[in-house]
Amino acid sequence: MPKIVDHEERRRQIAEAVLRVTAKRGLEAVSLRDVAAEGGISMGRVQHYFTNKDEMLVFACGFMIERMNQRIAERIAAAPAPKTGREILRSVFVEILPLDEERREGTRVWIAFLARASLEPTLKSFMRDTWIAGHHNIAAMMRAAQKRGEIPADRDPERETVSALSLTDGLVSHVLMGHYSAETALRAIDDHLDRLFATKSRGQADCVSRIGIDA
Amino acid sequence: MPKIVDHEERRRQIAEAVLRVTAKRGLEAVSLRDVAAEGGISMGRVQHYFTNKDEMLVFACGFMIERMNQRIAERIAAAPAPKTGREILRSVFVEILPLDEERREGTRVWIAFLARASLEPTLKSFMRDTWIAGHHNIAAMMRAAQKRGEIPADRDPERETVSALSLTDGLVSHVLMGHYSAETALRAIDDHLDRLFATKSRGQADCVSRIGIDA
DNA sequence: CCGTTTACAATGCACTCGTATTGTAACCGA
DNA sequence: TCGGTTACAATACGAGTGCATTGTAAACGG
Repeated sequence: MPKIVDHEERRRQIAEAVLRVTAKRGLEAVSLRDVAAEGGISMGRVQHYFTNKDEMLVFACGFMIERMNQRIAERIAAAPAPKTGREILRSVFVEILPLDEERREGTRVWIAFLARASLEPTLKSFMRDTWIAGHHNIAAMMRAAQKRGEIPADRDPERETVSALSLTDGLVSHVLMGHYSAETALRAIDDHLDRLFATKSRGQADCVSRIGIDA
Repeated sequence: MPKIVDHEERRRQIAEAVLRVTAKRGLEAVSLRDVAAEGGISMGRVQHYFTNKDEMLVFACGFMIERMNQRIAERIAAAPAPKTGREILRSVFVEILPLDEERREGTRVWIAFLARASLEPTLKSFMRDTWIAGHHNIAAMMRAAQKRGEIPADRDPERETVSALSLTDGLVSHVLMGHYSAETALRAIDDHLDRLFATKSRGQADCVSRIGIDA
């Protein structure tokens, strides 16, 4: 049995157990024994692959982020072929929302790590790096959509990325906590995109009414 | 010494110690001994005023929310006299942002409780109640501003409340994590308010450019 | 075939945790 | 003044924790 094992694969298996326990009972309830039990393995195995509990948690955090990014990429790829910039952006934002139990679980884990990262510099810079990468991805999509004329030229892609991502993240926690329904969150995202993408119907309606009041 | 003590005042003192420990080392690191030490009191006293650790945390959570609401109200009242709806709303959103160490501390505590509330129904419904009250407050301000003509008539105050609050909450976590700077967050809020309140400069600029592209 | 390394399993240990219990000084009503 | 209640303080306790240690079976290099 020994020597033939895939080291990284084993670490990933343990990380999955960590995430499952975290989703079920919170990050603070994660003990080495719980992780071992959840993964159906011995505590010795967990200790063998991680020198530390902290190191295990950091790895699990990275694993979670990696999985989330991967799932978003899949979702984009899975969409029907002719994709407008708006469609792509919408699918990203919607994918981030906790609309089913799987993503609700992921969001709980995410917030748990967020709370810890606000105190631990290691986790913090870790999340920061991956976050900035995500920000740049969205900004690139914004610029592409703008270049194709989907987004008005006077919009700043950077600013719009900040707004859209922050709006989405705010919706995430409120949907998770049951403050807002899924429909409310989706409508908020669509409203935002309506105003960002200057399509004929709604963007003009706003426009006219504003002129009407000012004149 | 006994019998003369103010029960609620003692509980509040302990709650303050809870929040200080939480801000410093996280909610998961809060033990009865730590709280007692932080408050400069004995563990017996903590036990005397709370039957449970959970009950203590719930009380501390409520205390935190109460303090936050109170500070927002103070901030609104402290603003210079002639207040437009936009000024009031802006001051609320800005007050929520973690722009100084005190509010950063509060935000860390908030996120810690958020993570726990996503698993504990008691805390969850507790936060939900106070949240909904906050939502209604903002919505009322939106409606008032709309009635005074500050906000275009075709905007739905409810939807705008969802957007503005979610945007703000998203900015909160990103500013706390260092993803976005204070300036970026403030600009995002002002951008949002620029488009919500149909003032002459920016709102119209957007409007004209949209028409230009469509025509 | 044999010594070394890998991959665990099992157990032990010092410590911390929330809570229960017990003790006791101060105040109040009678 | 005296029983009862309040307001703690001190300690004890069992459960659970992360981590260190030890044991051992299997694979590989030589």
